[in-house]
Amino acid sequence: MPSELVANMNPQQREGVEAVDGPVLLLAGAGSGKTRVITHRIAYLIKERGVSADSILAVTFTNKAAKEMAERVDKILGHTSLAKPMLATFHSFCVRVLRRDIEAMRVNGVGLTKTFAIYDETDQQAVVKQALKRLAIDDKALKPRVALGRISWAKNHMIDPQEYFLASANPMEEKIAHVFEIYRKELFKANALDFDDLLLETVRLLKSSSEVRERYNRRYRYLMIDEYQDTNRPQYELMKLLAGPEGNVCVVGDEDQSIYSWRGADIRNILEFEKDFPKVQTIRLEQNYRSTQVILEGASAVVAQNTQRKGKNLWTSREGGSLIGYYEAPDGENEALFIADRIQKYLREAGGQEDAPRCAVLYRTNSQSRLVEEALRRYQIQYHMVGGFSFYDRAEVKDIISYMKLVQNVHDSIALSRVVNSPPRGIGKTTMETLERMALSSGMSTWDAIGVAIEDKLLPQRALIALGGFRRLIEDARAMLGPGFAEKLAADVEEQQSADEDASFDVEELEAAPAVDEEADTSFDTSFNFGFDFGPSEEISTIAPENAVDSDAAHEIDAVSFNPFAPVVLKKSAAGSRGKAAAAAKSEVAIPEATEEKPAFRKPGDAATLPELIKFLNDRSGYIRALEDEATPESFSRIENLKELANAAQDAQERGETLHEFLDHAALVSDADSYSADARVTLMTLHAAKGLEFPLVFLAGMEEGLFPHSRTFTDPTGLEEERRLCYVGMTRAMDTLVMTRARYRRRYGSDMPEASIASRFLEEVPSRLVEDLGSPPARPQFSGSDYGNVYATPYPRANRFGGGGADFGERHYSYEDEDQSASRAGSGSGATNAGRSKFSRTAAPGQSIDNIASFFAARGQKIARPKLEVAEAAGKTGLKQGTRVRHPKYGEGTVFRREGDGDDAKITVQFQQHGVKKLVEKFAQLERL
DNA sequence: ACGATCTACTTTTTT
DNA sequence: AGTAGATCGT
Repeated sequence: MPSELVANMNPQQREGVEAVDGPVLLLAGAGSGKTRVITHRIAYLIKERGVSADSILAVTFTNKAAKEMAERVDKILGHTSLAKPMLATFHSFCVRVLRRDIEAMRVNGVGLTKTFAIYDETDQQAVVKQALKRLAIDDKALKPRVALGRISWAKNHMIDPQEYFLASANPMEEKIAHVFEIYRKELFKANALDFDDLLLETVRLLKSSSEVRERYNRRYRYLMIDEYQDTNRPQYELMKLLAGPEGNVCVVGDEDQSIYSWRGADIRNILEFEKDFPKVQTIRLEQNYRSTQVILEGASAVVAQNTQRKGKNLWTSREGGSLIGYYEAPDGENEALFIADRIQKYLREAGGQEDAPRCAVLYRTNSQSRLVEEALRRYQIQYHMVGGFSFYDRAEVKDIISYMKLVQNVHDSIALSRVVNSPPRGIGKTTMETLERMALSSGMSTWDAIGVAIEDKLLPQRALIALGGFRRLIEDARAMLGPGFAEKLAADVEEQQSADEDASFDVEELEAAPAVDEEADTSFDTSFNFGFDFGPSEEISTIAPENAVDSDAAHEIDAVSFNPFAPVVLKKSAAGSRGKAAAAAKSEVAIPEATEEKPAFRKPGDAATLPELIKFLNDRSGYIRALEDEATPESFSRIENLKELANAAQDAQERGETLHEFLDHAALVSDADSYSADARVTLMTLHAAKGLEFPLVFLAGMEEGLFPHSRTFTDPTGLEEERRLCYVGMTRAMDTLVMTRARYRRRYGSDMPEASIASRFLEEVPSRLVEDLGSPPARPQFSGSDYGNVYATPYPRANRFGGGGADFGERHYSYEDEDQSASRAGSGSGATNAGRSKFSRTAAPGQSIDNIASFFAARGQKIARPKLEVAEAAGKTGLKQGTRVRHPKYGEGTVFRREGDGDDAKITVQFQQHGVKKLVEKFAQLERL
């Protein structure tokens, strides 16, 4: 009896839902109902197969995908089931696993602990910079970004520093290998993992401990991997390990949507899958339910240009559809205004209709969002932006988060260096350099070095006092997380020195037993504490990482949230393993354990809550005070942001999140959650759009160098990936697709817009599918400014469509006026343009082929080639555009632009050696050549 | 030690 | 345009 779950499905989809035993490879084209299959498959397992929800694990690529999928499953199941399947990203799943089980890898007290920090890219950069400095490598010769990229590449290919060194073919590679080595050691010392490590360490864990692996295998019997084409090597291995002996694993992917090879994703994983799971059942979904035929054909035509492709036949029953719109704006501002205008019309027209109107503006790089944002604001259109700058990226938020990270894991040297002197507390560069040297030579963490410095009075007294204050701040915050301390702290913050000895639980005893042979751990000056020695090496995370992963051993392990540990590396502890046994022993300690439903407010005697911790850090660190004293609008807005952070913490507390989880969230989820499906207008990068669909989609910035991005020019593989990205973008559109381009675009903040060339992808769309949306004629225009003909046409073209004197200066071009586009090309002027791209405005209908040829001939030109003409008189000196000049300091160059007149005249000169300079003519001492 | 000021550089894409 | 780093002055 067919389940109602597959009632409205085609045979292939149905197969995908029902084939739950054994390995399945689901090749699902864009819009083929892939998500529907996955969600229904999960529901099917639960409802029809009686599988327990919590033995299902579905891994997605982004948090928003996971979230959306969870909601859909929940909906299908009618919100009935209590147990939920685990829906997570690879990374968040790994964090859960590691937070629970990473200590199974500890040997003789050495290894990472549950309180490990997660390093984001900024943190990674900081480590790399430090390494470069230590190796005395000029960070101009080897850019931190580059080094980091190589390190990440190596990790994604599971190459360690040794192997990297051995394989290195040149001195630079060898240097990178050294940086890599140091990088790894530093992270180890800091008890930290980067994003790549999260995957790698999980793989290592599951490989090294059969006990742990089997536990997870028993726990998760059914595994699903979405966006399989974007998995890299470690993710592949993880999949294999999790699939276990039963191999009930279903991977879902589409070769044409592989857009993450730069992150190590390897399409070969699909091939290997068939090899590693010989009994695999392959199912293809080739019917697209999303897009119109026009859109699908256009997208398919583009991606068909790729050679590295098996190819498939995706079809839709949605015949016809409106043509793909194209608009070629004079510049980026106008492009954005055009989009805003179209959106306004769309929202107005779709106003009374059944479905809520939704549309998206997609672009290649995040920096493109600004213009669109400005335009939308001008039109007073609400929008949501995904990605870009996250709340957690703001300096002040990062600072307080770093305080929290440090409280959680004092050995996090990056967090420490971030906050040690913010707000300024007199711990400057010199002091920190000394401490870092100490740390380096003795293998301590920076935190430990502070302890030693204080103990042995190794620094000037001023510095020692400042450091002591800082250390006390952190230790007090740590103490807050112990039971009963919060009250105490609140009661007598100023009387801390009077230490009472009746501390309510005996960490001492606990620490004594496995206690490492490490003087430093317990010999610090502890007078600032509540008579209670929290040695720097123990970890207190009061708030337990509950519910991470439930497994048979869950209770045994879950009971313990905190884990005293010896400073990770370089502690030659003879104390023996502090793995699970040690952890279990701790459970007797009065550490409050996280319960399922955590009350929003702390019960008396409990550890401090997250908001309390934040408040404490805000106040005691002097951070808020410093901002208040600054009393600038910016500083007040920063205070507001910190309040928002406190609110976020409050929410997290109410959800029952632990400190770990709160920080993990900040590290991993960033802003992916900010995407809400009911936003009417969404702005995001093409990458972020994967998996989503919208009735109306704009693809902005269709220009060579931008999209495809210039960095892919040299590499055919990269270009093909860009093309797939274009395919992904186009296939997001359900009903209407509009592609736009700016003839001139400002890069960076330059006052000089650069001429652009239409993206090659535009030409790859068959012109019969394309409609020009009224691109203004490209011709010299009078804009009323003294900028001259900024928009001068770079290419020869006939002006026959420019008639009527359309004044499309940005202030004058009226989007409101439908008739404004009366001069639009292509509006039935006879010629059908067969075989010719409509994307080039120079290829206007009826225009001579010569112009088209000359257009494409311009292809190879350097995009940034100065093409501006000088509109006004050349001035007394006769220095006009193109004039060769010599400057006493900068040497020879060419006049590039001239602004103003008389004594105020400014001249922009492109020098051969010194680049572009803007000079006041009167003083420039330019010699005419 | 620290702020102010100048400079050089930036932009892929994300967990 | 916006930032991070360097340099300088206090």
